[in-house]
Amino acid sequence: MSALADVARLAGVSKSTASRALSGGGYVSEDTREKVSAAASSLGYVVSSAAASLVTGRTLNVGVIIPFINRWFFGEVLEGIESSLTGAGYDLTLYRVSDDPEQRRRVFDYFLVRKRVDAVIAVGIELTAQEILLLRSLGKPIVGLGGRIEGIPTLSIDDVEAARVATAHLLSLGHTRIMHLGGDQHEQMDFRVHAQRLSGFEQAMQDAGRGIADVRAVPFSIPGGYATALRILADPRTRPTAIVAGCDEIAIGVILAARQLGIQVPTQLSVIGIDDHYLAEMFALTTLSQAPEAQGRMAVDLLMNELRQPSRPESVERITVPVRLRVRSSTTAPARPV
Amino acid sequence: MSALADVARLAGVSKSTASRALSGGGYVSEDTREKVSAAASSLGYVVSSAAASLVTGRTLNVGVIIPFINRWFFGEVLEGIESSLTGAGYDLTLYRVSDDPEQRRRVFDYFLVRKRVDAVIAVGIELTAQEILLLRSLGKPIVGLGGRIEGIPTLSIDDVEAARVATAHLLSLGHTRIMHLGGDQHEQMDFRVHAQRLSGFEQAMQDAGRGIADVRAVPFSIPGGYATALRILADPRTRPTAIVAGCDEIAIGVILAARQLGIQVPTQLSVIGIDDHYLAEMFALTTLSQAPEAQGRMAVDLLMNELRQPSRPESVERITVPVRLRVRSSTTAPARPV
DNA sequence: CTGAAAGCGCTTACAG
DNA sequence: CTGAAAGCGCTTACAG
Repeated sequence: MSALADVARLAGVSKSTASRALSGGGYVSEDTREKVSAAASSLGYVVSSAAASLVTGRTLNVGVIIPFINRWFFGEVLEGIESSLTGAGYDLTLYRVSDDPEQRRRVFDYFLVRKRVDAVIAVGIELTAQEILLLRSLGKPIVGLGGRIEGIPTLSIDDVEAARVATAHLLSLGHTRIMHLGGDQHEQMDFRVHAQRLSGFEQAMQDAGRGIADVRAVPFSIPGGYATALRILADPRTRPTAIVAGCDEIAIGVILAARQLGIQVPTQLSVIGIDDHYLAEMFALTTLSQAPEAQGRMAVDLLMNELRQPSRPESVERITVPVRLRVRSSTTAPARPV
Repeated sequence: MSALADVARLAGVSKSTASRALSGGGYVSEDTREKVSAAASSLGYVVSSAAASLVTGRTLNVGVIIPFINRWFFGEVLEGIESSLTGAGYDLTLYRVSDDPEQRRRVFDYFLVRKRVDAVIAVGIELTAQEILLLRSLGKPIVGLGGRIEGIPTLSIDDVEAARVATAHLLSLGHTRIMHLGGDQHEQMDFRVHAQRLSGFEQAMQDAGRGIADVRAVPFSIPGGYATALRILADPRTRPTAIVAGCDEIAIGVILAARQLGIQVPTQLSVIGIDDHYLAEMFALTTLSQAPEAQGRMAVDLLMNELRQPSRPESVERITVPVRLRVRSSTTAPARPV
């Protein structure tokens, strides 16, 4: 039995009127509206979203495609997205995609596409032209976060620039033996984040007329930075005066390794990261701050715009979120300037 | 225009047959099935989940209620839930609830309830009797994770027991000056996790005939453990020989504080945590391991059982997930035994 | 094995 | 401001 019909009967009005009273659209007298509301709440009525979606074509649900949940950046972004979406009256359906292409295809073909979402936010996922075509053919607005994607509105920091500024900071302090400890190029994330940050490092070094001797690839984590830094710092032949880490977690690993070896940060070793991870403060880490939760919220704003009025392909927004140099106490001039 | 109708027309069959061929139910000749499949994929057909749900009453979607996303335990659980749910052909819709009662009410009354989900998993959320009633009146199976909830199937570790074992471990090594550094009782999570772990500590101490002198409340995080441990360890009057931390993050904070002060772990200070956090290995932390990702997967299994056949209120499953003592190198006998 | 018909629970023009 | 009617896109008995 149609629940709306029950409400209508109890309120003594038609289903049409009950619907208008409850869901807002159209004229209803204040009196009627109140009667209907009372009936609805006394019956514990809740609209069937399936029935409503079927006729309106809207689900009030947004799909989020994301490669990780329990990593700092992604978790923060997700919190930002979630709170904004809830505020806007939307649900969030989560689709985790791995780098297994088969699983990824299934998410797109099978899950995402069942007309269950009004729009999609892709976080840290480089959509292929084909995937974009698919989503577009379904009329779903898409917003990307974490890197540029051709043809859709997109939001990200400039990873090259972030690493360039980090490196320039150390150069400006007078460091010459600067090493880059970044993510492994073979365990690349989408958007080649590791490669971009490395490239920013290289650019800054070249701009300063320096060769790029010292580049190491490590797992993108605290233990990853720690293990490699231990080896590098212990060996006087490889030990630099400053390290640009590919992310704060690596940087924190470096600091822990330095402490272990009794190497003073920053007097004997300067360390800079990228992220402004929640542990950066505690380790007094100088870093470039990107606020992922705010990015998540901005992505929702972008998406709401798209939902209101899809942007034309030729004028798609690409927002570069500025990163801010946040100086704490892990960087200083080298002990013996050149 | 009904998309299914297009497929049916192209395949030269009726909508009924097309539906049966595509969604599995009922007899269809192999021949017909193939024709329909071909037509569907050539048209890029995808079923409308709204239409299907409206008639079947099933959404193939599960709601997950969770208080945090970007905290270790919750992120891990979420990954476990997500992967299991995807494997079972379900979508995951995420509802974050804060401790703002108004926001929480909205999630229940407004979001969760729009007949959008087939079932609900509550992670680290102590549902009220009223909330359970609401979900049950909608015929939605519910499973709880992280603590016991009256009347619904539930999955959790025994927090009292975990802290008891941690404390007993230190006692068995001969420690007498044992301190508990646990979560603040005023920033309690649901299920009173902080209080339970404290209580396990107290029980173990009492069982050993010890008084409970030393109990401190700190923020449930690495910086929280660090800041307080720094003060406690620096002062010879308060410095214990061993610390039971309320969680691994606090324990790691303690270890960092000890290092800072030049206090050797474990020879001068033993530290034990609870969780087996991903950083525990790197800090050689002895801890009680609870595998939250596996817990997430188990919760989905429980839920799938409920979906198949709801358990009767009088025989509801309450699974206690065993924790395992994982000895690394942060605990040893005290320097000068009593 | 296949098809015609009813119906899931809503919203939305369209009249009035 | 209100109501009768059509229809959103499927699935499912029911006949055949």
